[in-house]
Amino acid sequence: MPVKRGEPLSPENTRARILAVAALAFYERGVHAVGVNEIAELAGSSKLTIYRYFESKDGLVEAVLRQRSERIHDWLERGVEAVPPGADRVLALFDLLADWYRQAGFHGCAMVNAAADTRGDGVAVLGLTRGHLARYRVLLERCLLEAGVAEPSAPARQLLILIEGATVVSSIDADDTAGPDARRLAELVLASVVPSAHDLH
Amino acid sequence: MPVKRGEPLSPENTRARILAVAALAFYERGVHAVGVNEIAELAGSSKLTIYRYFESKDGLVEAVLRQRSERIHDWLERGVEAVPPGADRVLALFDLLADWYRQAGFHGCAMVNAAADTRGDGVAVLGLTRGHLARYRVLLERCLLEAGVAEPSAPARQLLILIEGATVVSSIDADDTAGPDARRLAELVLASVVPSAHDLH
DNA sequence: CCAAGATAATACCGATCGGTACCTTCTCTT
DNA sequence: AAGAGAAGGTACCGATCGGTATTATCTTGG
Repeated sequence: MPVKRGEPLSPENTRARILAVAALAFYERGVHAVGVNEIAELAGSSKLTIYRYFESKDGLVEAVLRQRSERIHDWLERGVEAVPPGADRVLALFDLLADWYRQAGFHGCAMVNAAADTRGDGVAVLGLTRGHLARYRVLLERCLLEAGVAEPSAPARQLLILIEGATVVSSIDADDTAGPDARRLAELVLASVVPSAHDLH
Repeated sequence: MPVKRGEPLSPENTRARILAVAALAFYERGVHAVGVNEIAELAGSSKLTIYRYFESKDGLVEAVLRQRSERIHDWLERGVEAVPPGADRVLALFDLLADWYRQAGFHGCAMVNAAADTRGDGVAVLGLTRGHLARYRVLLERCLLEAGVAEPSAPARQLLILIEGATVVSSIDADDTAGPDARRLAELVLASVVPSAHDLH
């Protein structure tokens, strides 16, 4: 298949197309299960072009994960800012996640999956995923501070456990109970640390 | 290297040795990253012997995961039975997990990791992992029933989210806070469903 | 003590892996 | 119009993948 006509054939476009195709393939079938040949033909490109923009397959994986982490956090930031500060803002985060779990093609957290795929290889992916979780905690701490929690560190860590747990269980189980279950757990956490928020809807 | 002298060279022994070596290698570096050749030489065996006991590499993976699931549940059952029934029995489960997270060589849940490794391949591993989580829930429901919880289904699902979340976070983060954090979350859950257990140590 | 069976060692199979070289075609800038 | 550079197609590289065949060696039951 030749390159799609109508869209400009700029370097940024080609690189973005490779990144998008690789991100989807890696997420659906795993980093080790998808070869560079396949990414090239899925992108309507050639291997040479891939290696022009990325140092190696590992470099491509790293670029994909950096972009993925950035997009996830942008998505969460936007979702959080749509709700006024307070305990409800934290719960809105869990509603967002519950919606995500129900989407077709959901297979868990791409960062955590990639870390599992590439454990034992290099430490680059593990480091990226570690940073990803750290940014999660920063966002949670900020929301908790806004809600009047004086010591947000421990509850932020607890909420992250809820998020990752619900994501894993949702990716394996067939039913869609993990999202609502995690939200109720978050309500419990909030009720125990947020002043005068013992009655959450 | 010839076969180790001193231990009987029985079929069960050879099969068990292959299973043990494969389980460790798959857990440490991932199912896709470990080849049959490597398993053979790690087991001091030959590929022919592996294919005498297992239909294929997928069959070996499946056998490894079945054994792993069985052993995990046996370990949890024994740990649970060491504590008298009640809310403390559930908390003992989380203490057990916290100890596990601190052990050298801990890399998360082998079942969940394998499901991430082989997503997109066959559905066999995903089904095994799904059953693994289901058995977790059965154990949790039993403990909750013993503790006097009339409707253990929802809290059991919530406790499973805590377990899986703490396992994932522990496998990625460097510090050892996820274990105690999950235990405190479990205390919150128990306090909200167990009659007269609002003061847990 | 000997035959039967299990095992290890080795080589091999086609396929695919990540990565590179060569050459043509296309697009854009000037 | 023309040149520069980016992209695609194809073939290739050594290595490794899962899986099989052959053969010699070793353990064990009768």
